[in-house]
Amino acid sequence: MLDIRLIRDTPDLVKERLATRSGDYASVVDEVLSIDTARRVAETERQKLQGDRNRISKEIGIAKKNGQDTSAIEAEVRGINERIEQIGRDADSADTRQRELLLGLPNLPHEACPVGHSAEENPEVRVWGKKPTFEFEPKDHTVLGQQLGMLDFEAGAKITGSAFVVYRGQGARLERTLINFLLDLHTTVHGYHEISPPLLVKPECLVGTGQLPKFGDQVYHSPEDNLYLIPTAEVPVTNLHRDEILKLDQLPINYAAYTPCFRREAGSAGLGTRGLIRMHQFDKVELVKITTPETSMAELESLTANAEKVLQLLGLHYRVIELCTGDIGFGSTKTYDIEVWAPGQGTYLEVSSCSTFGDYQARRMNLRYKDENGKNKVPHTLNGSGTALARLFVALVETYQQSDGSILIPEALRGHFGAEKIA
RNA sequence: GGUGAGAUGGCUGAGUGGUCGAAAGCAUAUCUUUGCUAAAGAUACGUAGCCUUACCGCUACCGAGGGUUCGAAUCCCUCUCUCACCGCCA
Repeated sequence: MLDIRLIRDTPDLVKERLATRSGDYASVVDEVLSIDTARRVAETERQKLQGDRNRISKEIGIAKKNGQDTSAIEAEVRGINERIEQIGRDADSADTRQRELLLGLPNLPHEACPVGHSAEENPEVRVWGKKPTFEFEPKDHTVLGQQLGMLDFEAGAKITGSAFVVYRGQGARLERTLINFLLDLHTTVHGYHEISPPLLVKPECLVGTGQLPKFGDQVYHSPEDNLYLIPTAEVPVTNLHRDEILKLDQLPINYAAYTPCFRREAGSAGLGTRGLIRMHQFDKVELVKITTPETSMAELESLTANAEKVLQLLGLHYRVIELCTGDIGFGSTKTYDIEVWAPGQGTYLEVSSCSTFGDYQARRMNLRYKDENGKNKVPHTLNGSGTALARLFVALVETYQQSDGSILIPEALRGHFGAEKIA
């Protein structure tokens, strides 16, 4: 959520920055401004009337004690109360409307975020490793997975539906190995605090991180309980501190969490994805940080480096791109995507998206911290995948496939996995 | 699911209709004093909004939402959560 004071004081700047995104928000900003003015007029009037009522009511108390007749002033207060109710309705509806509008406004792209219209204009930041070469035609992970009995898409469709998969045997073992490997790396080497959160959350949590109210159709919902299946661990983990005032010495907070993620992917059916690449349910290890505003940009770099380390240790070729203003997510102010090379696909696959949200999420979830002067300030939140599992599985299997159809297990995983290859 | 108890400021904990945003203690910060570690005293110390250059001031908030009343932390209703016991269960 944008700071209303920022919009009030510098509306043109806000519009200008929002204009670099896809989507037109200028009229929303204008509506926020006019609502804000109306709201404050009504609010001031209401508070004045409430003050009158409080004062007179006290007088009544005193007069009654002295045995005086108070029926006349009681009637006066009744009149004030009617006006409070009227003006209060205006103030409340303006307040509600203003909040609705603010929740529908995306974050301002950071000055450091490259300006551009679409994904084609995302600059490449760096490349690690080289595309592996094969003396045979590399196979797709769906072929390899089914040959080796690791992936059963028919079973997934049978018990749940399309875009669900059953991992079996060595496939299930590899998935479990990767989860342990990632969590161990981030908690032990990178120093993150491990979290294992609930997978169902209240709507407030999704408002806090930005999925609601605008993107409710992408999330699974249980109406009887009014609970949502998490689309990413970002939601429960960041909301751990919703409505809290953190102490300065608690920052930065670094959390790592493994969870399954559930996404309806409404509107993206038949986008030409094969196999594991776009599923309704997938596993992910997520990294979340809460930092002071001063350090968030540096923390974004280290967060991205922590995610990259995964691919380096697994020996997987990847590139890092920076999202331009036309392509960054709704709540993000700056984002790096990490894309791993998948030989069987002949493309790069996004396995991590590392973003800083500035104070945007913290405002939405009413998260604050006390600075060194004891003043409440709004911290910054960041998160990035470290990494998504299904696509990592794809890249791993396709990169390490052998001519005989077996899969070599990279050195870093052998201890966890307990074998050198899958055959 | 059932029964009972509870929900007040960072914590403990008073407060059952009027000057209560809320006693007291603890914790914290600053200052003063006593020649160290320590102790005593003074002051400050919730969140948000409105109005303000600022100070001041005003308003709201005692789990949440409604209601009664001139006036509610206090009375009534609904809900949520916590704890205990019972039932059920991985």
